[in-house]
Amino acid sequence: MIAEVIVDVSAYPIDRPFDYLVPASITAVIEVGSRVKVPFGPRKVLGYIIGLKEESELDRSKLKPIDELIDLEPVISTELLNLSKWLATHTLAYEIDALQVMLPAAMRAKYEKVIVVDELEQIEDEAFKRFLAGRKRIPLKEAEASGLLTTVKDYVKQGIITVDTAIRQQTAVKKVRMIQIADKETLETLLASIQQNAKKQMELMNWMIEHAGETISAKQLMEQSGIQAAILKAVIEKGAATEELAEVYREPELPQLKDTAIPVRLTEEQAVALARITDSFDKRKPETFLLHGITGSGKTEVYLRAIKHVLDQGKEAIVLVPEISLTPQMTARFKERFGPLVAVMHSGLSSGEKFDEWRKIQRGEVKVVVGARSAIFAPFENIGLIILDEEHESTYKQEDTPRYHARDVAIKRSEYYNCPVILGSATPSLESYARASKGVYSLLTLSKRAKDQELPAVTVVDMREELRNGNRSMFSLPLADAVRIRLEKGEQTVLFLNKRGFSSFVLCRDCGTVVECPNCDISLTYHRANERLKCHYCGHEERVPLQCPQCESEHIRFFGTGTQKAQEEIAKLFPEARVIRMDVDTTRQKGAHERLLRQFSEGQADILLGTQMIAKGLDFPNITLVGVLAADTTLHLADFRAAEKTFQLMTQVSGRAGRHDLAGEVFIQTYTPEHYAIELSKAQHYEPFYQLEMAARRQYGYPPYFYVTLVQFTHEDLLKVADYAEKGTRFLKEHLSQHTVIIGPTASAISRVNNRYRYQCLIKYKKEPKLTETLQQLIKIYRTDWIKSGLIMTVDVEPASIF
DNA sequence: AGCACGCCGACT
DNA sequence: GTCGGCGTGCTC
Repeated sequence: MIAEVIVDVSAYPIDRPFDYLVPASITAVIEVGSRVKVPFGPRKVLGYIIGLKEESELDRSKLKPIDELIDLEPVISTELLNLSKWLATHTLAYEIDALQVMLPAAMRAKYEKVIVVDELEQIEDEAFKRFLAGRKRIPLKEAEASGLLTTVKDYVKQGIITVDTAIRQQTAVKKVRMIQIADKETLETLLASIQQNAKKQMELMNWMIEHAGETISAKQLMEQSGIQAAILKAVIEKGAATEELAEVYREPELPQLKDTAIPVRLTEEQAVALARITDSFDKRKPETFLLHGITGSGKTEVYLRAIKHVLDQGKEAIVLVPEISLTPQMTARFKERFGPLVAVMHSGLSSGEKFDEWRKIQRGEVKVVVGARSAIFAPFENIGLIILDEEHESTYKQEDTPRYHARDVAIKRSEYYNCPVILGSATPSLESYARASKGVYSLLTLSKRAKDQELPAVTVVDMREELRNGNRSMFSLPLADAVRIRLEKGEQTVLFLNKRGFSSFVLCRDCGTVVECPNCDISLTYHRANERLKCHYCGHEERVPLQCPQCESEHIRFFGTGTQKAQEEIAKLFPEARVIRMDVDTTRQKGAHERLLRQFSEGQADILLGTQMIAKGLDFPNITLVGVLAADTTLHLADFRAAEKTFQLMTQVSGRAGRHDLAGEVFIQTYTPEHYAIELSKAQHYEPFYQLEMAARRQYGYPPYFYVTLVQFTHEDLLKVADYAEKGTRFLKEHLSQHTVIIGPTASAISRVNNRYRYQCLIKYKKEPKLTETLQQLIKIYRTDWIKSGLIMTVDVEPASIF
């Protein structure tokens, strides 16, 4: 038998199957989708079996045998295998990358070189003998650390030892010591025979008698009995208990949140939406629904009931949320409703925890997965429903290879399983809404809030006016007053600061110089905590200068408003207010996010101040005021989605206020109050916004009227990058059809990152059958030729942004 | 991507 | 003479 294997090497000439002989010993168990260890050139690598056959085009003598079968059961189903193939073609990625992205990181191979000593007797070098200490397989690293590399080399040359590659899985199954306590009689006999001075052992025995016959983990036993490990060991040796290692799942800690009551009745709109979805499911149609529901309209309840329906029919469901750790409340609701049938996958889990959740899915122990983007590859084999909540979120697009969009993968999988997909959002992406308008997706609308609450009253504050009136702080008078009222009433406020482009930077007030990163064309961000300037793109760090590097003036100081600055202003304006700040700095620690949110939900603070991360999912009854400190920062990004992003953000943020009994109020501070994205977000007027934005997109030829693909070139040398960008663009122009618009080459919006200059070329097309083929040709030229000069070229089909 | 092979300069 | 620099080419 011969196996076709995709090997774990991301390189252009390797991106195809290689044939291997299947040793007779494993022919009975080998399956497509299992991983193997194979010799590849002079080393060993991990590979995925994508096919089995009897004959190879190559001569059998050229084939090497598989070294080892790693999985007895396939880790990739045939459905996912085909999907990976599609993914690789569609996103122009290597097949190996498309395969790896489907598995938890813990299953990716880690390679380690190992010294193998066959005949210990042949070793004469004394120092090396001592180092080996009788061992036959030792990591090469250890020899290196002991300075024995030359000795190893000599022995390898003499053929006495060899160097092999060991493939190590990052995390394996977690095991726990389980103690089975003996029966009462045995224990009592033992107790009688124990030495009188072994007080502790007697104590433990007595405890065990009370728990005779039970099985308990060693850790729990020690906690409950208050006995040390050494004592336990002694007692086990005497025969009072037996122990064995048992597989366990790491139980990720779930935040304790207040129970959200299950509403007895659905609103009419909810009921209609649910019926449409379950009907589609019953008819086994791969139908994609766009569930457009304003904030607070109860989309989640529709999801939950649709899932219930699917589970009752013995099928499985995948639920994607933008970044699950951001919405602990959402997770909690799923756990409440479906209990142990739910697996949770999010970035806050350790790689071991993710692996465990993955295994639960694969073994069919759970029926629902709630997770971030990569959960779309959950190894279910009987999917009945796929949900993307907040479908407009750009986090569904992976930023590095394979650059896939979870929405596309979801639809692809639904076609295989003949099941519905729900795309849910209060502010759908223009692409999705346009498709729904054209009937490609089925539109479901929830236009009323579930509990019949009013939408919050939104006030747009013109900050130019404030400035004219002499208010130079970041709080307008109306917002400051509103905060003060909340403090008096004991209600809570959420203050939102648009992070991007709004961090503090250092500016010379004499010559206007802004301190920039020496490696990137971007201003450095001021960090108060350690009085340093940092680059968010390359990580460069330096001290805050005391003099302007340009004019040597001493009037150089930080400017602008990060969350730290905002916190200081709050402290000045409202000294009595208790503030929780949530940004990258305060949430870096594991679990910090949940902790801060819990504190806020328990009323331990009056004001929650944060960035992007607080825009979603927050749902606390006592929040009656939301303030957006500067709405226009996302508006001026050099991206065709800038207005859409702003509208979405404003709507999401406003939706945080007054979701329960108390009425909500929202203040949006801006320097461009007349912009339609801001104006229309006030009353969540999605439809008019959609119309206006579509007109703009049509005029400039952007999605959804055109598809966009971005080709980016980076190089240390400005002249070279311009040159290659020109060559690449010319190639595309020559090979793509006449109707396709090619813009560029142009310098990217951030023209230098990490000392590399960036150029790009934008391809806009309605229908371009030759696109994939042409891009593949371009990539081939790049891989075989241009790459040698130090150029890096990337292709992003339908990018999330075009910086 | 790694890794070996191979062909040139620098140093014991 | 040998060590080691990295250009070139291959991996079933």
